[in-house]
Amino acid sequence: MRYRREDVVARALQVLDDYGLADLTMRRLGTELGVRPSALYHHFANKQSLLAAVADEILLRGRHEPSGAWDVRVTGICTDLRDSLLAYRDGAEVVATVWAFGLGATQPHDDLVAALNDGGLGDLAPVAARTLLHFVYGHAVDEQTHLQAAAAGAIEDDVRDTDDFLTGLGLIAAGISMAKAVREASADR
Amino acid sequence: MRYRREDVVARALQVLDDYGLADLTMRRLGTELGVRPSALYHHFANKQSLLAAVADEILLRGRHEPSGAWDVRVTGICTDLRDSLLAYRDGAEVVATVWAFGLGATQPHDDLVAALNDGGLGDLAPVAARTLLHFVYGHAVDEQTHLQAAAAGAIEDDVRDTDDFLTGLGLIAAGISMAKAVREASADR
DNA sequence: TTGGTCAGGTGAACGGTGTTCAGGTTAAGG
DNA sequence: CCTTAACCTGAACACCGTTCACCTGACCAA
Repeated sequence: MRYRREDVVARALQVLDDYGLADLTMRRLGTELGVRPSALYHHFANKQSLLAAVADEILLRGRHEPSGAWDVRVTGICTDLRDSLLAYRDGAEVVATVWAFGLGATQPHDDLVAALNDGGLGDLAPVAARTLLHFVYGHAVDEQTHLQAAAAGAIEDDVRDTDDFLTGLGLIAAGISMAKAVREASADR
Repeated sequence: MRYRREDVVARALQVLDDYGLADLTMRRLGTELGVRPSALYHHFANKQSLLAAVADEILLRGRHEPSGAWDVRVTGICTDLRDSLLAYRDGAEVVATVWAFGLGATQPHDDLVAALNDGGLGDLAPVAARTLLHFVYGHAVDEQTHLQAAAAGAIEDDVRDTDDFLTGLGLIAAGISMAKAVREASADR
């Protein structure tokens, strides 16, 4: 029973979804694989690297190739990202942390910057992308935390949270559209 | 040398600022006070409660009473909040975590909701407030993380970060103004 | 002055964590 | 077949938050 890197990541993702981030420990993962914890360090330099790989896997599995006009693409990337984060237990926290520490999970940011550049946002694109990401990650972490705190509650997806997400996203999208308009107005003087 | 709750909080804040959140451990704090770690559990039920008190103290020390028109008050609350978070090492992460887990740090949220209500945002106020908070916390955590990663760098406050913060904040503020306009237009039919 | 109360502190332990390292084992390729 | 390298073991290290029975000293009422 010898494992490769991707086997470990897949199993880690399963442990995460079944038992949560707090119980995704090197010992636990090792036990789950029938292996001593020290064996895991032949595949990953440390636990953070493992989590980075898990985060990238979460994003990869939920990814849709962005398409359409720049603005619908922006909101599409954000809603797809939210869906990816909520697809696994504690997924939002894992991905948000990995991204914040600069260890991975760069795909959503890259996609957003590309879409915003196509939208002609210019040097405003990076700031807008980060603003959107802060919202999506913050909201998803919030939602997942409260959803897990009240584990005895809604059956599927709380409609109120989805509603709030879309409202907040619309707020930022409106701000971006406005900034684009201002930018273009000052361009042709 | 007997301590009261507030003495422990003050010392914890100092340890946080001097050594960072990772080194703010019950053992470390105990040593710093010349006391066994178990003694701290006479003041706080657990470490999370301690951190909640620390978060509230950070916010209290940096707090300015909001004043002015509703929109300048909103941006004022956000910039003041950012200053508070950046005033102590890892302050952003501490406050953001405490707020996310619902253990405290409610003042900024309450202030924002009040200001937005005065602005006539109606039932949109809570969503707008949370959107703003997600941005401020996300940005501050990012900034503090990168600032600490490159500990050998800028002397004071990186102007670029402040600029990006104000730009992002302006983006959301513009979106809120637009939503308010739409709301009022649909009100007088 | 005396005696009781109780907040605050001690000391030791429990069960857990990530991580390191010298050495063993096994599958694959020349 | 034999070597090489990837994979894994077993044991330890230095921490972590938390619990609990017990001790201590300041304060206040009698």
